Amino acid sequence: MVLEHAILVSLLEKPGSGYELARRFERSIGYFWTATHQQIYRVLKRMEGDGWIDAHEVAQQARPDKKEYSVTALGRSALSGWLHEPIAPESVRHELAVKIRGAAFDDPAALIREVERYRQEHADRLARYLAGERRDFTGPEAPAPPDAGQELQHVVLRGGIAYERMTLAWLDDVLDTLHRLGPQG
Amino acid sequence: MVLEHAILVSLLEKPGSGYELARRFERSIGYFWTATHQQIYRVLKRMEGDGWIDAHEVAQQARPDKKEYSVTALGRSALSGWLHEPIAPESVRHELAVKIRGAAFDDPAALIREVERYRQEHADRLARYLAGERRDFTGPEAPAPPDAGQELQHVVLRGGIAYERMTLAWLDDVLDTLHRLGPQG
DNA sequence: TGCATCATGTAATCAGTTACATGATTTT
DNA sequence: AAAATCATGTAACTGATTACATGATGCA
Repeated sequence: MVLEHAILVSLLEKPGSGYELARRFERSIGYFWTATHQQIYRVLKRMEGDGWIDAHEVAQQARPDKKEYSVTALGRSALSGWLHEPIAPESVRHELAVKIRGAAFDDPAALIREVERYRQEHADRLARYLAGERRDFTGPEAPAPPDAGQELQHVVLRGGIAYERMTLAWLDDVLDTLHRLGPQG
Repeated sequence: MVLEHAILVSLLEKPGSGYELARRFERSIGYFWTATHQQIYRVLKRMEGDGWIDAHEVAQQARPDKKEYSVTALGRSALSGWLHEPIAPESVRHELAVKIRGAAFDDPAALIREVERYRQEHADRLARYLAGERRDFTGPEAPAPPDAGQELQHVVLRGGIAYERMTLAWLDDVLDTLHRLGPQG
């Protein structure tokens, strides 16, 4: 399971509670793997049972206590083993593409507004990625020279940026195509 | 569920059996939605029960009989309703990115060979997409002028091509980064 | 007083994968 | 004779989502 290993990576970068992990999955880690808090808590239980991580209670001032997890030697070697396994071929899942082909049996022009909304979501995501890149890697606050971990985080983020730029360009192509097929096309 | 609607689109493009659908999901439709035959047969049963499709037995010479499915009026309107729903935000799932960030806690150079193998898979996929594009849209055999359905199929395929090109460029960036972090980096 | 944030969970359901199973025909 | 292709399924399991649930503190 990939999620377990994504959690190991996140906890190695910095130990934290289930709640904190859930928030990291809304940003940072969430740029390339998503998970909800329900799923995270369940998997943390299993990982603790397997001895990959251990928890210790942390009392906090003016906040509920939390369980802070950190990776054990066993967890570290489980991650290492997984890293050496071949990468599973990705299964393609692109809902919008299904809708575009479906539009041939409906009104293509009706999709335009929805594609525009969808495009805006990706434009926002790109803006967030670029802001993160400036903050952590290319801005004046960024550490120079970066260490290996930072180089790797940066190349992953560059992948996200490249993906969003490609998506925006393609959505423009889609909108152009839908317009050409429109009422007077 | 997206799969049901992907099946409706495929059956509207051309009626067929579960087996034939499974093969279309290895190419064409499979460029943007994957499914195995087990899943397809299960969903076809449900769709038939819901009255979205109906089957009729087709006797074949020198082959087992098959059940050919086609979309009913009810199925068509179910597809139409789904097309007008907002597009669900995609959940990002990128296993390689998890491994790249994990490599900070292992040997980054050990990933190089695996990334190269993975890159080759994407190069092959791009070659297949481009061959399909020449065959169906840009080659001398392609219909001119294309109808709306073909325009929509083409823009989806262009999306696949753009995705693969972006991925190859990013993987080159990844390999470059891993090399720079290597033994004498 | 009510809403947002912090913090952790259970239960039910749905979607997708993997393993197993059968049997005909056609090609090597 | 064996392997590949055509054709259709069942069963078990895993992974992920959705709905529901609780309770504290801090701020407007």
